[in-house]
Amino acid sequence: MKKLTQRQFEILKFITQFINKYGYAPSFEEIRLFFKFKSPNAVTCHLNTLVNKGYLIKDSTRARALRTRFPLSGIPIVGKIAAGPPIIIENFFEGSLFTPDDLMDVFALKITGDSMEQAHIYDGDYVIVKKNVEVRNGDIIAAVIGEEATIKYLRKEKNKIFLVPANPAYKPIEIKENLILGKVIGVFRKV
Amino acid sequence: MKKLTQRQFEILKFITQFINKYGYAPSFEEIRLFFKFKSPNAVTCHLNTLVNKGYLIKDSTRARALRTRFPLSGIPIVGKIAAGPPIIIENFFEGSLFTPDDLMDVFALKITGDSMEQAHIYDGDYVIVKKNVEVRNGDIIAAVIGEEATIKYLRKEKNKIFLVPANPAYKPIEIKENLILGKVIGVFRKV
DNA sequence: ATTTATACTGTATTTTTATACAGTTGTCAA
DNA sequence: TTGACAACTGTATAAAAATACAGTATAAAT
Repeated sequence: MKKLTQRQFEILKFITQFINKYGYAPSFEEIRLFFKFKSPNAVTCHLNTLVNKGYLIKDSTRARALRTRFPLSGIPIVGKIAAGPPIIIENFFEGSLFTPDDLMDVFALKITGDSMEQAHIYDGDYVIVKKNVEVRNGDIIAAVIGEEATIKYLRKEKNKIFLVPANPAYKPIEIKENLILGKVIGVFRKV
Repeated sequence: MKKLTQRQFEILKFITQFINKYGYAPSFEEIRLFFKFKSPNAVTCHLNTLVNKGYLIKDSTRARALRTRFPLSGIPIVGKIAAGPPIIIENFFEGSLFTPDDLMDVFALKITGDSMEQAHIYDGDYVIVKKNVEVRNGDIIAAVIGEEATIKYLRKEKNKIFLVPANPAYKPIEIKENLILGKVIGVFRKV
């Protein structure tokens, strides 16, 4: 990935923050006004270089069709941090939690009870469940029992499917395949 | 919240999926083409009702300035689930994990080590850190010690600031205020 | 029985937005 | 010392996109 100049970084930062604030990208004119450029071409050139250097994705002819390559809709994972304040985190980057792809067919369930404490899932935690993915033996899955959703380990045996709680005090429950909601792909806890 | 008709739900669904796919909202014309409306006013009317019912936010005169009130950039928290498949989750809804607001000034750090196990934060977990927020006594915070970032409890005493590990085997460390990165607002674990 | 809301057609117009092309100035590396 | 890149000014134009207003038909609510 090619490095950005100071100015290019400023432009990218403005776009990123704008998208973060409004949910859509700024128009050329809005960028121009913010930086007090006297020509719209100043914007065009900057955007072209940001696209060429791989920091922006731009869909031609469409209005406000800008996306940052590392959108804040995912949470940037910062591995290393440069010492000495002011700490610049934006430039270090090891990927994203929750990319748009991760968020396809996903929902969250709030956990009540202690049946998954052995798996470090506690009362009040949220489990993040992905629909329409293959579930395998040993996966933690969400399923419907009666009128409620529960989180259990999956055990497949021949033609039978069991839900196994992490807490050995509870017994496995047999269920039908169509009651599986999806695979648990993450746990989240508000601190 | 007012209920949506079947048709209105279809429109909202299209917009939501479009935003999810492209990162920006569809234009009126693109909505018109998808639903094969012969008049642009069909779109205008539908969007107005979606705005009036509180499902959409629309910034007037701007192009593609649509936001869904419950964007998929946040994960919908599903509390109750209607029994009997096919299970309709879209209509039940208790809020969102990670709204755009939550994601302002946020980054993630991957945890190494066991110093926060007592707080149920384990090796390999990600802590989600928010910058530019007030930190209080007892908060879990991220700070820089030497060249590394660490997660500890905060203890303020008169003019001194200490970082206290959850594990009592480790001792508190005194630091300066400007080395605080932010407040830990969540913990995430990939399953 | 009358109003209100839904779900559109049809046409016209304005505003916003992106793009195109011709230049200028300064910097930094080969 | 030349040539590529950066960072713009200036003007013009095409296109995309939103809006405005006048209607119609049908169903649901009061």
